[in-house]
Formats: sequence, C-alpha cells, structure tokens
Amino acid sequence: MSRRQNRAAARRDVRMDEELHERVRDVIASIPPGKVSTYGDIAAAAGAPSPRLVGRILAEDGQDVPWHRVLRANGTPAPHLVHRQLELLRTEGVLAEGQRVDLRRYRWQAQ
DNA sequence: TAAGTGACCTATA
DNA sequence: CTATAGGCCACTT
Repeated sequence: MSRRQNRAAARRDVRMDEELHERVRDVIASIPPGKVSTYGDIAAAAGAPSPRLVGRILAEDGQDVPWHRVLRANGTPAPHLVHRQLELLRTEGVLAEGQRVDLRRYRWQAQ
C-alpha cells in the first residue's frame, strides 16, 4: 500500500466519510437563493480535503441540495450540466454572460 | 502495485 | 481566449 493510500485509509477510518458528506451538503444548503459558491469554497468551509471530493459527493448524492448554486472557480458550471444549471440559476436572478457567472457579484461567502 | 478517470484548482505561456 | 503542467483525492481496472 502506498503512502497516499495509507493517509486516505486512515482518514476514512475516522468516520470522516459520513460526517464530511453531511457537512458538505449542509454548507451547500446554506447558500441563499440568488447567490452561488465554488467547489473550492465549499471544500474549505466543510473541511473537505480537496474540491474534487465536493464534486464527487454531489455526483452521487446531489438531489436534496441546491447543487445548481455550485460553480467552478472561474464561474462556469461543470461541462455536462451547463445548460440545465444556468437555466436554474436564471430563475433565481443569477444571470450568466455566455457560460460564465460573475462571481464578484453573485459569490456568497460565510464571512 | 500501477494506471485511468472525474460535477476541481492554480500558475504559466 | 486556449493549452499545458502539476497538484489534489477517492475509486475502479
């Protein structure tokens, strides 16, 4: 077993999996309508080890949370969701220029 | 053990 | 704007 896999296994064994999963969904659920956040911000706020985990969690269990309010760091949605996501955001008053949302204006942060 | 694959990020050219 | 490059973590082959 590699060093990396060792660290990962150790972290998982500390019941991190479910708690993290839950924290990530809580953070996403706390994003108010009309605002958006990024995978990186969510990861930081929820204490996730990396933004990839956030995307992974949403992929497997994103139906109960406002997943459409989560964008990539450059303000664009994940490629396979673009149209659906931007349309949902539009109904909340979040407008996009092309495929990009202006994060300076719509980004939400805990502060 | 190694390599591939994501709802990712930052830096650089 | 696009394209690489390197880093990241969990999971699958």
